[in-house]
Amino acid sequence: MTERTYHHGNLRQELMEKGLQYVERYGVESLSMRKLAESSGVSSAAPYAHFKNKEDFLKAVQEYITEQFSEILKKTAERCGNGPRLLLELGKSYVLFFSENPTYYRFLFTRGTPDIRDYEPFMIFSSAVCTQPTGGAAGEDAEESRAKTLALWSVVHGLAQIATIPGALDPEHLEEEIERILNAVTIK
Amino acid sequence: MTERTYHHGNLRQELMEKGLQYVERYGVESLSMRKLAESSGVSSAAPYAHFKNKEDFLKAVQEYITEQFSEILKKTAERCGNGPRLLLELGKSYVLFFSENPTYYRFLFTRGTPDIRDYEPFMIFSSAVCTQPTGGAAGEDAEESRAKTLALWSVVHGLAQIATIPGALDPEHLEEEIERILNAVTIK
DNA sequence: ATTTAATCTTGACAGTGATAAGATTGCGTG
DNA sequence: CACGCAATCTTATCACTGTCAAGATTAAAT
Repeated sequence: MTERTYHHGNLRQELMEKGLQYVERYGVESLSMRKLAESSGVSSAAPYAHFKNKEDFLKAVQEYITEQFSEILKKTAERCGNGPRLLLELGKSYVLFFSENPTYYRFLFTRGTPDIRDYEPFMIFSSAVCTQPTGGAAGEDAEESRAKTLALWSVVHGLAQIATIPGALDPEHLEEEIERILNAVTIK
Repeated sequence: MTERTYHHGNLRQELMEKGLQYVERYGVESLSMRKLAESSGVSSAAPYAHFKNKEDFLKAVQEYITEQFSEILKKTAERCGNGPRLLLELGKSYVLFFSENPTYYRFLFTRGTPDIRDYEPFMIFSSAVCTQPTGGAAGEDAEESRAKTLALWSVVHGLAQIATIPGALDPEHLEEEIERILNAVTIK
């Protein structure tokens, strides 16, 4: 459409968007910097002015997706306040996100699992657990609440992976099924 | 060592073993058929007499690992019989396996999550859940027990992924911590 | 012993990530 | 406004990858 000048002007952004779309449609495996460059009408070496290497590029896209994902979780947390459905709804949002974008799951957690200790989505769960009156006495030590958080996140994240498998969960009654499964679990 | 003849004699097997070792040490990412061929003292095209393509080879190694993994789970199941610790011990075995071989996790679940509906490790969990008196009435419908199984597997599998992150779980008291976390979860 | 099929080598091809050297140009400083 | 710096892009190239076709070698079956 727009006749390009020598300088693209917006290459970094465009590469990331194209990369995102590519991952969504075809998965990371076959993504190549060269194809991406070409699809942006730019030479094969141009991307390396904006990204140190492919790994660096993928990390950037990864962070971009993670931000969107975090945004969704935050909104859910806000919507639920400290209500009794907070944890359940967080879990549902989590699982639904990856159920809708299965390739994202592979992309995010395949290339080196992020260290949950400073992984925002995990943080959100962590603080949600803390605000929850879980029935346990108020004086619960750090180890206990840590175990709870890890346990909760494990269920949700594991279920998200299942949701990634085509046909593993009934797409007709997805939300109900997720809710049923998550409700089958009680965190001490 | 042994001067080779024109025919290697055991190439398929050796490739798989070398591949396994490579994945264990360096991860799948940088594995190449050519390097593997060379390390077996064979030309770069030789492997294709035994495997249709790289994907086919990786699948074979994947299945090989999965078999070992299943074997461990089965032994655990046998050891526990229908005792009250069956589910807990199965979970521990599951998590410990990947805690000891973190690269295996990435390798197995990165390249397309296996369909749990015919995935042996999942089956083992599934039948373990069924033999367990979970407190619920005997007449529990299929949906319920399905939800339970999925929930249980989710926790365990999710936790296994966490165990994959270096330093996320305390390696000094690994078993205790796993047990504590799994015990924090009650499947309805 | 002769054929057949499995296995391996050689030599190629296209595609990949990456880098160095140089072309182009936007932008801030004088 | 002119100049020059630094960012950005191109061209050319490198080493490496998966894979295939054609032919060499040999084990196994007949």
